[in-house]
Amino acid sequence: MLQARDKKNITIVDIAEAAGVSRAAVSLVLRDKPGVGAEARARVQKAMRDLGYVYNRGAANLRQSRSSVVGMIINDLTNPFFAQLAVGIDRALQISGFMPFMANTGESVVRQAELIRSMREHGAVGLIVCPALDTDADELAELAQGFPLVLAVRRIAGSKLASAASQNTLGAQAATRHLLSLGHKRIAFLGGRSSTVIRHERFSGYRAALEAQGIAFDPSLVIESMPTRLGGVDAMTSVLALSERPTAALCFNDVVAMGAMIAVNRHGLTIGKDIGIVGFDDIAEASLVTPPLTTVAVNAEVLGENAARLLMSQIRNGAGATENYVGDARLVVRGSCGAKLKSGDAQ
Amino acid sequence: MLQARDKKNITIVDIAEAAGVSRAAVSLVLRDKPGVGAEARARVQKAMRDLGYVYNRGAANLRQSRSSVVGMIINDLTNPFFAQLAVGIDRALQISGFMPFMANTGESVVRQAELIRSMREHGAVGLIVCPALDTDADELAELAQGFPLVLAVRRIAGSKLASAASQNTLGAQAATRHLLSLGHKRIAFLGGRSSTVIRHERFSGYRAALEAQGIAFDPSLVIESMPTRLGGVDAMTSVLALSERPTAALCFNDVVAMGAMIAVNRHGLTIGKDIGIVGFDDIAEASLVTPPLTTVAVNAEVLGENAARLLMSQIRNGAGATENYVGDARLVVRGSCGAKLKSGDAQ
DNA sequence: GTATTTTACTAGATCGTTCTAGTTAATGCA
DNA sequence: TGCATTAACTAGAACGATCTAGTAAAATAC
Repeated sequence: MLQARDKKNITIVDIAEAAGVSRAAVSLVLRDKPGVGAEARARVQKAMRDLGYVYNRGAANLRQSRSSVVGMIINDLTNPFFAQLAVGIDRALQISGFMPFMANTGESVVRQAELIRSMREHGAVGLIVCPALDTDADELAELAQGFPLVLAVRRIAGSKLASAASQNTLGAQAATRHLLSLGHKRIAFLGGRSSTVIRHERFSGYRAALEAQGIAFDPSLVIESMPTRLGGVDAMTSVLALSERPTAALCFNDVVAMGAMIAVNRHGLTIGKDIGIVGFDDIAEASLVTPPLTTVAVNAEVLGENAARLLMSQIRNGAGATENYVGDARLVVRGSCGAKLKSGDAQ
Repeated sequence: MLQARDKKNITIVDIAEAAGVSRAAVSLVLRDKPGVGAEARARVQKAMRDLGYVYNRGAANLRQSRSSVVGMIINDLTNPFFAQLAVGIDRALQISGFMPFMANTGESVVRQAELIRSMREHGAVGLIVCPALDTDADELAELAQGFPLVLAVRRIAGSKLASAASQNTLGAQAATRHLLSLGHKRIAFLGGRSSTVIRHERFSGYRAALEAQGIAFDPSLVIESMPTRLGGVDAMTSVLALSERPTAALCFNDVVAMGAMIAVNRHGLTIGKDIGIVGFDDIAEASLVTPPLTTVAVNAEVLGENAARLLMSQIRNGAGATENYVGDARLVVRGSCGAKLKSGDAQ
């Protein structure tokens, strides 16, 4: 539903008239450029205040064909990890003088396509995208055609776009090794969608760690789900129903892990004793739940900064080269894996 | 740092030329209007695809002086309550055909002013603002001058702007009454900034409930803080240091309550037994922490819808009338208040 | 077979800014 | 005094779309 702006807008022409100067002079005052005398400048500024003038950046951008707007398209802002990442990217871009605008896709590829188009149409000079699940590499490439765009967190199979992501394989490997070192043999891998690169990587790390110990992985312990709390509840519930249930679970991410914790509690088991749980991301809530969640920490702040850096390099040098950033992921041991119950050390 | 768009953009003129028609014809095709024959239409569409045409909505908006962009300016997206609210508003606006863009102020009034100005300059037709702490009513009124703007969640003292908020006083009153009914006499009020209307309201409810029971409130049990987890840790830590510490605490919001829980744990006390805790908002995490947080539920979804509704009415009818929406707030009893330990009922 | 309507299409003005290429008038310098 | 330089200022074109008011041809009506 398009909305008409009611009365006639006051423009630079009205200001010029009121101040008794030309449009060009007002434009110079607007942009703090020299070439206008002190008293003319003052008259212009007064007129702007008196008339309640609002600068039309659209018109300016049209003439200049340049803008400082960049877009951030986020898959799920209700996931604290992505919210934190978004804030990190926002800050990094802001510091470099850009004007970042955000939008949420809610994991809808259709909405995502709409948003990419819309942001381009509105003159954004670049885009950072945390792609929705099931994003198609070719469709995205088409939408991004010749335009600065950086993928954050989630890489896409077959995509040549620049990306900022984490050492998912190594992180998952370290987490799994940790569970193995605590004596666990039946370790589940819960949550995430197998069609995504990020889950593939984390799963690979899990599997590699198991196989390094000579443990063949059991497909019945590997459950797909949406990467949400609810998905975590479902995934954990289904492995707890197995005749031979796991003694530990590596979860796709922290939100899934929190869902898994709910399921364990509902099942009347004790987390860290009956079953060890490890997450991925280290969101702020991870240290708050009981027991505190052992997880693989991804620095959202740094990831955001690097996504911003990659984007700015593309904006400056053209959307050609595909650079990638891979941030490290390190294990943070808390209580949910059961380690603290055995060793009793504090952190 | 403004960035130039590299090569010459391809425009409607290029398409017109390639398809052998006039600019006007291309414009009609673009907007799916009649008046262009089937084969001419096809040629235009082919040319657009071949040349990788990107519609310049800024130019269109300039000519039409209308737009469907609305802005959402949020104080703190890392607070799950506001993230959820933002997503709710976003959905409501989208359904009505608007194109919502978000931005985060991080509680900075300076950034907030920048963002309001910038969104207006970029042609947004309206704004929903969750104002930053210490927002000045007059400054905001000046920025909003004659422009559709709705405050969400936080009202501002002395402001005549439209708002969508909750029954803060009643909610806090119910929560406090609940704690009193459990036998608590020394109930702290933790967190929030006393300069805000929202805290004033919640505090009033707390105080009213106490006084209704003939209990004079003890100022040493009322602690201000930032409305964040860290603020909650600090506030709770400071009341736990009192010689006569409280047996329960009503927290300004859930995030503060979670900080308070951390402080209680650190202090070696048991939540729900040694000290009852109640929050406000009912964020998704509230039911997840241990013990689950008793809190006053505010329906972020519904609040968002109503903020959107108020904004759309202003957009349609002009920014004149000040409508307000007050959503209800109802107590959700879980474990953190200690009720479940005594009664043992489930929910 | 003419009058009328409809369809397909277009040139030129327009939105609110900035840029280019000036014009004046004042100042600096020999 | 005269010439170059600078400062203050401006008219008109331009950015990329849409809108108005039109034309020419085809279809329909009577």
